[in-house]
Formats: sequence, C-alpha cells, structure tokens
Amino acid sequence: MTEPNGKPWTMQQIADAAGVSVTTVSHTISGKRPVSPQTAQRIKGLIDEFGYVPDAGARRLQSGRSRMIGLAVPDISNWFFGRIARGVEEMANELDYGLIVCSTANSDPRREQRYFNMIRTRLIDGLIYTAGRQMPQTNELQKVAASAPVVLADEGIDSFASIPWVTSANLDGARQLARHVRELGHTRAVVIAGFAGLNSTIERVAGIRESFPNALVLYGDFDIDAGYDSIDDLLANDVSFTAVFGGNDLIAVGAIKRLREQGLTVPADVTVVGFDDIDIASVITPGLTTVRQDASGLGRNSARLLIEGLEAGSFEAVASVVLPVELIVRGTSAAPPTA
Amino acid sequence: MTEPNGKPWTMQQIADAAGVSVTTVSHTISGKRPVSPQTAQRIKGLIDEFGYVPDAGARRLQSGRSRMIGLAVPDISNWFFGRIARGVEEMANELDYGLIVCSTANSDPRREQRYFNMIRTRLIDGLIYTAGRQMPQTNELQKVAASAPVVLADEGIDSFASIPWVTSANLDGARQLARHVRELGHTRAVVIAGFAGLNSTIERVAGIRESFPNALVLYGDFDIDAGYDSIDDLLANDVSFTAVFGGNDLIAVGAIKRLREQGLTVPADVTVVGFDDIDIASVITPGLTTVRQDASGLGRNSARLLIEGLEAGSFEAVASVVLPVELIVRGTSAAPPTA
DNA sequence: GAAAGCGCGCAAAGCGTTTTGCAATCGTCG
DNA sequence: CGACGATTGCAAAACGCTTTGCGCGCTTTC
Repeated sequence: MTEPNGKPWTMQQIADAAGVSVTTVSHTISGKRPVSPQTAQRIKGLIDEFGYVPDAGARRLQSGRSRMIGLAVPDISNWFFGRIARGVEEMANELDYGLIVCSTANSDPRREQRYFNMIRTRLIDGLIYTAGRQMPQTNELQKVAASAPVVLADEGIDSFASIPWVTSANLDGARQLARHVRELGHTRAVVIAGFAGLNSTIERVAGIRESFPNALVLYGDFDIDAGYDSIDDLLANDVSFTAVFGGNDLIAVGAIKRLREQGLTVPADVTVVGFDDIDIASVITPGLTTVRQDASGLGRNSARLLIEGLEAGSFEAVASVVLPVELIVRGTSAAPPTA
Repeated sequence: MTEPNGKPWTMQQIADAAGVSVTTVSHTISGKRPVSPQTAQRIKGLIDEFGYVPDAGARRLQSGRSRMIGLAVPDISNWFFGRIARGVEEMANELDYGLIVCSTANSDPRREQRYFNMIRTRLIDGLIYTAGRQMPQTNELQKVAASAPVVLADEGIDSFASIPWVTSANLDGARQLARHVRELGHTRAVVIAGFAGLNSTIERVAGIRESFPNALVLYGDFDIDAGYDSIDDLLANDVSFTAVFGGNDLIAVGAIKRLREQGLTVPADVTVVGFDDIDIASVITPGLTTVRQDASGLGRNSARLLIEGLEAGSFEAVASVVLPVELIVRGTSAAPPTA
C-alpha cells in the first residue's frame, strides 16, 4: 500500500479494509481469541500490505505494559558500560523487549531523576541500574524500586534485599590477582582503587589485602587520569613500591603511562595490574595483566532477571547472580627488581 | 504523600485532591491557559507532594508527539559510537528531549527493522541514524524518512537530498594526514581502509591518494582484527611499504600489533597512522598519529538538527553540517628508514 | 426435531491525557 | 445600575488500542 495520508494507519482502517471490526483485527494480532483462518489470512495480508504497526502508546495505555525496559549507566562511552549495554540489548531483544539506554553522566542527580521518572511515566516497565560514582540517594532508588521492578547490574547493594543484583566475583578476582602478584615475589604494593563508596571497590581492596595487608590504598576516580595523577603523588612522597593494583584497567593504563614518563619500566621496575579486561588491555604493549569480567554477561543476566520478574509479576523468586571472573596474566606483571 | 495503591497517581486524583477539574490541572502544567495564582500554587504543591508524573503514553496519544528521539548505532560498545551517543544525549537533554539508543549490531536487518518500527509505533518523533557496515537498504531508510524525520550522523548519503546529515571533513582530514606522511619522506604506502561502501571510506581514500596516487587499498572491516590480518596478507605477498594508513584507529592499532609481532618497529621501520583519535590512540606507546574527529560534536549537531526540524515541523530550512577535523601528530609517524 | 454447545464476530467501555466550547463569576464602565 | 469583557473553571470529546459481554448461526446430542 502506498503511504497513508501522512498519518500512520490505524487499526480501524485495517478493519475497514478487511470488512471486519477492530476487535477481530486485534485478536488476529494478539491471538488471544481464535479467528477463522481465512479472515486471519486476509487481515495479515492487509497488515503487511499497508505496513501497519500498532501505536505503542495506545497499546500501553490500555494494557498497562510497554514491553520496554530501561538501562541507566554512568557513561555510555565507557567501553565497560557499553559492553554491559550490549549484553542487555541482546537479551532484551531475544525476549522481545525494547531497550532505552540512559546515560546518567556519573550520577548527575538531575539526569538521574529524569530517568527514574521514565519509570513513573510508565514509559518503561522496569529498570536496570548501574551505579556510577556511588550508590545514589538510596532512598530515591528504593522509592523507584517500590513502584516498579529494578535490577542492579555490576554493583550490588546489601541494604535492600528486595532489589536483586548481578555482579562479578570481585573478591575472588582480586584475591587471585593479588596472589599472583605475591607469588612473583612482590611485597610492597599500592592500590589505586577508584571510588571508595562502591561495593566492588570494597571487595577488590579486601581481596588484595589478603595478600598485601599493609598495602597503601588511594581512592579516587575510575579513569585514566586518576591512575596517572596518583603515580605522581606516590613518587612525590617517596612511597616505595614494586607493584600497583589499579581499581580498573583505565587506572592501570594511566599509571603505566606516568611511570614510563618518569623513566620507570613496566614490568621490569614496577608491576602494574588492572581489573575488567577492557579492549585496551590486550592491545597495549606489553599486554595488561588483569581480571576479566564478563561485562556482556552482566548485562545479559540483568536483563534476564528483570524480564523474568516482570513476566512473573513478582521478584520473590528472583535470585541475585554472581558471575565468575578469570585471571588474565599478560606482560605487565613480573618479578620485582632483584636490587 | 505516601505511595498510591500500587498504581501511579492520575491527573484526576490530583484534581480531586485540589478540588478542581483535570482541565485546570492540565493547564497548570502546560501553561496553555491562565490559572489563578492560588489555584496554581495549590495544584503544584499537590503534584510535588504526590510525586505525580503524567503518563507518557496517554500524553503522546493525545498530543501526537512523544518528545523522544531515537539513535541507531551499529555497536554501542564501540568507543566512537559511544561518544556520538553521549553527544546526542547531552543535546537532547538540553533541549528537553528523551533519547532511545538502539544498537543495530552492525546493521543486522532484523534489528534495524525493529528500530525503524519504533518510529512507526510513534514511540519516537525522529531518528538519528549512523550507518554501520553500509548504508542500508536505502529504500527502507527512505521509507522511514518519509514518515518521520531522520538525520544521518557520521555518514552522509548523497542520493537523498531530503535527509540532512552531519559528518566530519573526511576528505580534508585524509588529505592533511597523507601530506604529513608524504612530507616525512614516504613514497610507498598502503591503505587498510574499512568498508568499501561508505562515503567516509571513499573520501578518506581519495584524500590519501592525492599524495599517494598508487597506494594499495585493502578493504575490510573497521576493527582491530582487520588491521592485524591485513598486515599478514601484505607481508605474505612481499608488498613493500613504509607507511600504513588505517581506515580508523582500531585498524591502525591492529596493524601495529601485528607489525611488532613480525619484528618490525613502529615508527622506525614502518609509519602507521589512523583516523578518529579514539581514547586508545593517546594511551598506547608510542602515541598514534591520527586525525581527530569531534565525535561528540557529531552527536550534538545531529540532535540539534533533528530537534530543530521537529519543532519547526519541517526540514526545509535544515542544512547539513560538516565538522572540521584536526591532524594529531604523535609518535607512530616518522621518516622512513634510510636504507 | 428441539435443546444445548461452540466458534467467531460485533459493539462498547474504558486507559489517562489534551483540548475544545461553554458557563459562571467578577470588576468596570457608560 | 445594567451590561460587557476578562478570568477561570467545568464537562465532554477525542487519541488508538485491548478486552469484555453478547449474540448469531452452525454443529452436536439424546
């Protein structure tokens, strides 16, 4: 069919063309009541021919459900969150849900409120939330969670058992990583940890401290600059160390960059390790020793949990998920200088 | 106010609480007709107190506009597209529009159709489209563009003057880059170009050929593997070259990796340059010589164009935009070996 | 052969907004 | 002092869809 008169086709028009009522068309589409084969055939033909697509708003208004979920991430241009988004997107697609991605610009409260409101405007049926700088005004989050399903991805939160979450085995990963560094012979390590308030940070630091109880811990941002600047601080204060644990790979990369500029060699002089295994990690020379998180899996599982709960109409039976991680040893870790 | 009975508040409930009709409430919110200060005050108070948010679907159903735009990108976990998304998101936010990001998984047609349908379901008022592998079934795109506003970001398309676009000055960037390499003394260069069908690829190759008319051009993917594998092919066939132009930075990075593994030094033996200036470019050692695109600006301008057209109700006056680029010289380009 | 079942289609009632067309109240002016 | 704008509030009609309650005609069953 050619285009309508500028406006999209309505179900009524399809019904008219087929010589039936809208009810019949609706039931043909939804299958909620039997329709005679010939009629169904004819209607489907018309729908294809016209290129008819039901109005999402009207549908939702009536049915109460939009088959859309939201994903809030601190920064969509960050590879790690991008990967999570991709996982969510894939799973949502498989389960026939649409996705709205929201970048909260590192927990800018105004933005965040805006996205929380999306739930309340009934634009989306549920939300997957990944914490940025810190777990937000938890009361805000909890309020939202009270009115609609929320799943936490990447960052757990203990205080509200009612909100299911999906995280990586941060403690285990950090433990393995630290053990690896310890076994290389290092005894003096520093940790450039990232945001202090996050659960994952706490777990990672704890895991490292099992092998390096006295490691100096610096908190800060989760980006390249944080790694870069922290090295400056450490050197300026004559801190002596042979190993650096980055709170994530970006921090590690920043640290490496600065160490090199200061004339130190990685890993001959200093071992540097990260966390996440982002794409950069395998590309730099030498490759970064790190712990691989299944970012895509975090996304996929979060989406699965959320949609399962949505379909079940309750989150009673929904259990949180912890994904395994994997130690990836590359070239930035080696025995400490024998001097 | 405490939560409603599980369901969100309706405008009617606010009206009842305020002792007025829904009309008055609606007008208080929209400001489309005067409301007495006291009444307005009271209603606004109630709205805040209740935490009332209008139902987006109902609103759209009535008004015909959703104040939402869509962004279709090939792969959201790609830094470059993530950056574009961020730009779009920022501008949309400034103009008080919501954003739905759609990852089309490298132009998977099924996915793409799904997102095109979003426009037709009236979920979004317009679409920003960034091409992946190739410009899609242009008729499909054109069909969509006929029923709702579309702006092309990053990739222009000449054939349809009706669709405005925002791109970088690819030709100019490539020209500058090639001239730089030429001036270093190189005479034998190869181009690992990326997808052949894209406008940007064509322009970049053209720009390079101005300085290297006989450069061998290899087409392929836009990722690290493409750069990596192409180097293998080149070496296996005894192609002699002292400079490699990557179609983008990922290709360049892959090429560098493989060259190193083959015992060649960058830039002493081979000069390698990229395009885009993604975050990795400045982090690897040595830094990658490349052309900086304003990815965020691509996003911002696309959103501006789209929303301006939306508000104006027409795209007659909307002009396409070409953003300037900047040559960034770092460490991977140097004079060819004197041997 | 009449009663009961069943398959299939229709009319109509919402869903929560926005947006008319009116009506009521008030102040003001001739 | 009556009438006429200006102000402000109300009732009601869409918007496009889903879903319920009916009813029609046909097949079964005793």
